[in-house]
Amino acid sequence: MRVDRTVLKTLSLFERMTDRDLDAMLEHAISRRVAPGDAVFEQGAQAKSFFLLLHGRLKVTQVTQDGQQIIVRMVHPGDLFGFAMALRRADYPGTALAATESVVLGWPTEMWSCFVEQNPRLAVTAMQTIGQRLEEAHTRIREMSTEEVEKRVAHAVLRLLKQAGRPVDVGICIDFPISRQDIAEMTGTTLHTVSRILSAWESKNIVKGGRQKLTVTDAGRLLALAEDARNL
Amino acid sequence: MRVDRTVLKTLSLFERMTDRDLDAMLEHAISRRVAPGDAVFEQGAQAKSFFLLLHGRLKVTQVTQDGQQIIVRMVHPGDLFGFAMALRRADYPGTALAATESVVLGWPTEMWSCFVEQNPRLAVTAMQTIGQRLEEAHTRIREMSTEEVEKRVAHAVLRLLKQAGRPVDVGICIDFPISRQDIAEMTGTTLHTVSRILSAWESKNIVKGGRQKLTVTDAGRLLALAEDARNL
DNA sequence: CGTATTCTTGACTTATATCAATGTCGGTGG
DNA sequence: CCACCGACATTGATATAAGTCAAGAATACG
Repeated sequence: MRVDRTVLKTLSLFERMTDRDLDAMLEHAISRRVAPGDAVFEQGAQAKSFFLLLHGRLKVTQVTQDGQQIIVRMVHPGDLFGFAMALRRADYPGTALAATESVVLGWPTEMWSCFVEQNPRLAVTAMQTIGQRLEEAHTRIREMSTEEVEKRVAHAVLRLLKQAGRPVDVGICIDFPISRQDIAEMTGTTLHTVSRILSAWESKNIVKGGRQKLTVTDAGRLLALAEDARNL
Repeated sequence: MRVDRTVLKTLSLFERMTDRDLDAMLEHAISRRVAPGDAVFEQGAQAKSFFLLLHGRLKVTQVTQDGQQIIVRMVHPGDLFGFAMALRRADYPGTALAATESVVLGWPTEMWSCFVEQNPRLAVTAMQTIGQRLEEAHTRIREMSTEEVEKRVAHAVLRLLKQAGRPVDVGICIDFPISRQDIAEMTGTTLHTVSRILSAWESKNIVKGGRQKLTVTDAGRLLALAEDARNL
């Protein structure tokens, strides 16, 4: 397709694949641009494809029966997402929304098992990916079980910083639009509480807030907040 | 080894393997009995083996720096566990403790990738297993984010019932010793709160408590508690 | 039997949600 | 270009679920 295989080559997921195999994969891929706020797929929809994020940021959300929303995870460039079929299920468990202008590569669901079975290396890598994701989920469960909100928010922001931090003059900024509500949905709290926490941090010169924007000016202090039992 | 391949044959994880492959696997397996309270492996220890639970029940726990413990999951007969290597890590992320007298089958870590690469079918199945586990983790995150404690406990008990329910005269009983503390660590709360909730349920004739024991007498009501917004 | 867990229950505290009001930003269209 | 609108954010007051502290009772075990 229009996507060059050299792009994929740089992703750890594909680094061990041969050019021939990569080309074979690209043969069946469809690339698609997604505008901010648009969904790549919706929760409950039939899983017709699985995807790779080439550019941009997505948030994967789930809504409960009573309408509450949580953010399951953020998808960053190079991440595979929407492989519901690996879970032996026919529909997507969540909705993938573009946070910024994004470009995704999609393959028909049927191709998954065929790729995996033909290329055991890929299987191993893919499993490690899911394994990592599982570990992240456990970390989050552990945090939600044992830590109070401020620490959880600190951890979440640090994670965002690592995955999407862009250095700016005053510090490191999160490289996509993110609201207080988003952070609340990532940490299992309310936008009010997040707002209060960020305000407090701002007055301590740890972060600098903004509309759908967050810049960390003192990552060290933030780390201390996240690690230490009681804040300073 | 002393373990018959017909036993493994009944497990979904191996149902598609040929007798020859199964025998090859058993060739390298070591079976081990684990007394209640003993660990199969400890958090942080070098991951020398991965395991299969043949008989009994295990709880996988993690402790935080400040000593708080959570139960990551329960391991039931037929479950694969302790495959840290799939996460590309050298140590076990948690401790696996026997809740009852258990029998596990262990293989050296090095064999994992070799099995998987020689048997892509197994790879697919294993990945579905991890995928399922990931989904469970997300369910738990969603519950912890949006539901109040009573509902979470209800869900946890229902899950235990499904995985380890044994019919008895008065209802269905959880088939291994489980304390209020355990339930608290599974739901991110305290043993006090769990105790109060179970007491309340007992007075409503939904469950019947006991020391390290729990019998559900009215699964329907419990389900209602878990599903409905506000309790009856 | 006595000792050690595990469990229950009450009184009190607190973190965090909820409710409510107001402020601020940034884009759109008149 | 400015004014207005809607989305996002802040902040105070209040409510409450659940944690903490504390004491005792029940059960298992050696």
